[in-house]
Amino acid sequence: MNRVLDLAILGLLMDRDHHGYEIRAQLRDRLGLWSNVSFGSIYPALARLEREGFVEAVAAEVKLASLSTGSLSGERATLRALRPAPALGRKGRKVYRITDRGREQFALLISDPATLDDSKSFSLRMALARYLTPSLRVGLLEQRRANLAQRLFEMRQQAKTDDLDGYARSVMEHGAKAVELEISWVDDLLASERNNQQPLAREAN
Amino acid sequence: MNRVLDLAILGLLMDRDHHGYEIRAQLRDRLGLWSNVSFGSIYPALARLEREGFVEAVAAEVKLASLSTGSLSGERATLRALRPAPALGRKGRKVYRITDRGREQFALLISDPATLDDSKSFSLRMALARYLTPSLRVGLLEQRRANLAQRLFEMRQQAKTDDLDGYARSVMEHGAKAVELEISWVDDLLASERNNQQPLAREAN
DNA sequence: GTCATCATGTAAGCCGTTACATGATTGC
DNA sequence: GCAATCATGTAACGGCTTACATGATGAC
Repeated sequence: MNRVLDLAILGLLMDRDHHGYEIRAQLRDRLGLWSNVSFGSIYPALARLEREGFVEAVAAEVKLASLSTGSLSGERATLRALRPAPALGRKGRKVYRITDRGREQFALLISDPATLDDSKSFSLRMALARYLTPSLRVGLLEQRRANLAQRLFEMRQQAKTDDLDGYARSVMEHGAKAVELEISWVDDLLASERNNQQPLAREAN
Repeated sequence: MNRVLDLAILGLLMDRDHHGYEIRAQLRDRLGLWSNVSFGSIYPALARLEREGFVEAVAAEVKLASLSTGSLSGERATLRALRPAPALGRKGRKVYRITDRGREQFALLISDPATLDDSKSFSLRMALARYLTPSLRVGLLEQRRANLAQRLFEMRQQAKTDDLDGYARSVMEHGAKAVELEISWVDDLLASERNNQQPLAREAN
């Protein structure tokens, strides 16, 4: 249940620790999906992932280096670090880290062939494609390509049947063009997988 | 509640009567949305629309002309017609017709400015745009255009920030291209609304 | 006479949102 | 001191899918 959000969250945590509030922005900015998943989805999902042992709450590191204002005194930071706060870091933050079992689960979810005809979950997998082996990547891309080719065929057929008025036909034709655009995207990715060593796998950190 | 499915169903019924089973295929083929809405959505929606007085069940015309096998005896047809079956036509079909109140409701729903940032509901409205006045059409298109321009800007910004790996960036860039494609579609529609009398409004029947 | 398709409906459950409730931190 | 934002969580509810249950019609 909730597999695609699980995949997205675990994918973010593969990179580094996050707290819940932050995850929402990262989902939008790094994984490109959905305009803002609500906290009403994120927090329960994190709680469930923790219960299942895929993530764990960790003590938040103070991360002085990331604060661009150099005027922050080390003293204040130290005071905060010494607060009683048990599992919550500085502020009320609850920082999560992916566990080994979580990494296994992530590998399962991302290579699970379910729901390939879904554009959202395909985009998500591609945004996380650096964690896939080259052969899994190519397999995923090829499946998606076949899927899109099929849909394009059906839409082209539909757009031809002329019991449609101009507006409805225009919608169909634009839909077909959008599918064509995605096919050419997939083809580009496939080409760069096949031709050479991947220029895409540059790591973020 | 359930406004977008209501709009789609009423939109189909604006054209002609339909029964539930048929509506699913029409949703896909004429309105271009969703790969097959499930019957578990359609039948309850029709029942609710009937309760609310927006549609009514009508006696299905027997449509003998459509039966290619001439061997059907009038006797059998008469027997069936005399069956207790109250609202069901030939076979178990329940054919629905839009009411006057339903037409009002349709006009309300399609011109309601809610949920314009949703691609699905915009496509649906465009597929039904022949039922809109020219000024409502233009208004809808302009709002959508502004919306898309904003999203494009945000995505372009995102794609530039270089803490993304190549795959994630590729996802972002493709997303931006898809938005661009939709913008040019909207622009085409706007141009054909403005320049001349609409060549798109050709009626289906 | 049997099988695929047409046809309608209900029940359970998933997944997500909105609204609510609470409080800390930071900037001014 | 006050407001905006950061931060976490719960409860209610909405809409859609899946699975189930049933039966008629048409083709062969």
